[in-house]
Amino acid sequence: MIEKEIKNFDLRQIAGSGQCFRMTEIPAAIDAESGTGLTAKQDDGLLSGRSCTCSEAQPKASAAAETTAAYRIISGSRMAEAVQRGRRVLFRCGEDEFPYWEEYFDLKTDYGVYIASIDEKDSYLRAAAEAGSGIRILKQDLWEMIITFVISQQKAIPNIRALVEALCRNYGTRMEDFYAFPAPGQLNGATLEELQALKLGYRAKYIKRICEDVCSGTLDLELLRQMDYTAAMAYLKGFYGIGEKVANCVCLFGLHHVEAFPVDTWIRKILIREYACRCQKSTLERLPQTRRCEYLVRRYFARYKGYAGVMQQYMFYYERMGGTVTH
DNA sequence: TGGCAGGGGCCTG
DNA sequence: CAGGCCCCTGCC
Repeated sequence: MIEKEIKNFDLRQIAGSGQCFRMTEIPAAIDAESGTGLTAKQDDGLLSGRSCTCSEAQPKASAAAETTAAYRIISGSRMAEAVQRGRRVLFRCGEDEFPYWEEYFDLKTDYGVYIASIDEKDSYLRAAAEAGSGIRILKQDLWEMIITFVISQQKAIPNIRALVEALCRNYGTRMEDFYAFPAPGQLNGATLEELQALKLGYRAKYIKRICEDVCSGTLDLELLRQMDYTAAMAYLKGFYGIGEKVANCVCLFGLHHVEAFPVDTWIRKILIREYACRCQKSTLERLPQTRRCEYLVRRYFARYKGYAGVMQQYMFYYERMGGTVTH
């Protein structure tokens, strides 16, 4: 049980940012009697009342209107619950496990610095960052990200969540009250026919092959972990079913290469709508269709050297929220 | 009720 | 580059 006061952190925004698929809202209630006001409904006696060590940190006047959000997060074979009210976040996990979640949520990074660096003239990006100012680039389980983003191609987010959950239920280790993401050896126990039966469609053969490659050592996760962004991209793209977009997602969400900038259908739409008009039409039209977005990313996001992926997430979230600021 | 478009793409020719 | 791909969902 760890409580922290964190700037630029919003569980709801993170859950809706489309980078993790096993983060689900759980019931939460405001406990007016507790010093922090942070508690969750399923009270096992650990959470209520005695978690507060900061008695002077009373809620500000505005905090009274702040809602409490509670989420369960599963990553690999770990699970934690987090409850947030305003800037206060309670992590419900063993103290020995907190360092994992601290890394997972990238808590040591100041995202305010990223936001402050946004081009003043780029009003679109500023609005997107304001709308998603609580988003974090998560450092998730590498193997889980590879499989999850192979699944993600040509699928909607609710569908991806359901498929990942099905893999866990069928091939993952059953933990106390959730299923771990299946290890490579476990998932490799699935036949192609079984995977197809889960409605993975043409992705089934990609997953099958990747499982085999990891189990045989052809795809070496430890080696991949040591590579820089450029090397990791080239390596990942060499495997069956992993293209430019999926490789970028694995780099961004599994390897924490924050410079990765995945371009999917949403980002492509944004780039064309918001950025294509900023440069000369003839310049863009001279490029082949497939290279245009690449050019726009280089031209307008190179200034965020080393962390363009953060901007990508702000835009993705903003677009999916319908371009409206939600506080 | 059915047809069609599109989904956080990738592979093949 | 253009098709094809698995199959589901949202929309008309």
